Amino acid sequence: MPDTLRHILASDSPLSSITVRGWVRTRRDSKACSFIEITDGSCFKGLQIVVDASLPCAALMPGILTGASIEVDGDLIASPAAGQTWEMQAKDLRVVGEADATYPLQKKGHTPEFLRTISHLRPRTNLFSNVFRVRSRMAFAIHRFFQDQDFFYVHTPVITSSDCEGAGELFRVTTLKQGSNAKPEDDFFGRPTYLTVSGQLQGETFACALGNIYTFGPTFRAENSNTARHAAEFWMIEPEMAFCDLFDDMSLAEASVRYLVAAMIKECPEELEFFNKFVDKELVGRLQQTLEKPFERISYTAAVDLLLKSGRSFEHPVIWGEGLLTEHERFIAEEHVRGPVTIYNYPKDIKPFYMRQNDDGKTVAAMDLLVPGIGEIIGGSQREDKLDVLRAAMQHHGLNEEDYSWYTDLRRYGSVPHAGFGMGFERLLMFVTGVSNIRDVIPFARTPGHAPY
RNA sequence: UCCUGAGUAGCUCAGCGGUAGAGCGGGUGGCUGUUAACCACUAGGUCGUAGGUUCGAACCCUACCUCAGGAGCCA
Repeated sequence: MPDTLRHILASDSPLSSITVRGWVRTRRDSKACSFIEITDGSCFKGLQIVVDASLPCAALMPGILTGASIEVDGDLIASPAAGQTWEMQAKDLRVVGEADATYPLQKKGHTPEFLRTISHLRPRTNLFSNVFRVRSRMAFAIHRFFQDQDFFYVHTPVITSSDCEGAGELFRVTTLKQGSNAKPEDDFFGRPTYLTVSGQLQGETFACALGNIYTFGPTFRAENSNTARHAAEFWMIEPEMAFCDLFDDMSLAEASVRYLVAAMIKECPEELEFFNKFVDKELVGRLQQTLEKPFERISYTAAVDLLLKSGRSFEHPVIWGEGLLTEHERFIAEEHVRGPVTIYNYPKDIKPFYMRQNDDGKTVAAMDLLVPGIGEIIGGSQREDKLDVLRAAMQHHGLNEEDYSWYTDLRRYGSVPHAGFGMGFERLLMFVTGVSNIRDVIPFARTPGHAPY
């Protein structure tokens, strides 16, 4: 493996006779020499290469346009000019792959909308190389957070026959020909199957065996959602803990957000600086604030109360028993609390069947963690662990108990209080990068009418 | 899916009834240890698509398509 620019640029002394590879960002010609800046993706910074005009390889300059890939032999020396600590004095240079004038990425002035139309080339830009390096490091930090606390990573199925009621529209998985009259029994699995909308129900079975578990994988929703915060395919982290109530659940959710924000600050300083400068000037301040004070917790009923007493006239009325709308959540997170906030104990009629009923008979032990700018980043609950209450809830929601016998068995044999949540990985990335559209934190985003790669 | 706005050169945009423009990117020449380099010249466009109004449409009207912002749904 050749050495990366990340490693080379971190050198504390000059290096002689090294070879670097990368893609050309820009070239400037001077009388005595040419300057080529290359990046190799290993870090945000690039390396300036100085090619003396007297070298035989200087004849290659006209073919070295933005986007070309090159390989350079030379010495790493202290740069005599401002702008960079190190630069490379070239001895020899080879063009690995040319790029002609049709290369769409220029040195400046591209909108995220345009770059979305060239998703295969945008990782070569400053913005997107930073986003995707952060995506990788955050994914790793998530595993570390849970593994350090003895959680087990469980791979729940991508193809399921349960629809985790309430989690949204499903993508059908079938091998039947379109328009065929074949029955579901004739299909590949002998029954209707779908892409998973949540691994929670299966995750519960493993929590009720291994104790603390988490899933981290792709999730699919066939909702016709057209917003900056929704995608048809996204990644979700779903921890599930046995012998755990809603308040333990909220504590873990808050701790995970704080851990991941801290990881961003510590492990991605160059990327963070870039985002703060070019994407969202309040990003660093907001992340630091997240670490400074404990997250607030407000019950749903108290939230409705404070909205009613806020004196604010909302477009949609605030009514106990109905869901909090975006404008309500934004008011609470961005104006009232001015920071992350957890809202808990929601009315039972607006929540799925599996959530634990509270003693008041009106609410369930559900919680949403809201962050400024994004809204809901985590949604979770304590699960109903009493068999009779769960069966009644399933009946109330019109579910066929036979289909969920494996799920109710968890309450039949050694039932325990347990709880968990789902964290939207892309929403977390939006929060820590300041990037405002979910399509820009996913390598190849899938949204309604859009899956071109 | 609903509401609002926008589609003009490879990219970012100006032009808003009377012969299609600029900056960047490309080419050519010049200058320079340059830093989104600079200066000059140059090539590049059925103005999203289809109809309509008008002597005349990039511009006004209608439909459709695409994108963006907001809403619903949620992670």
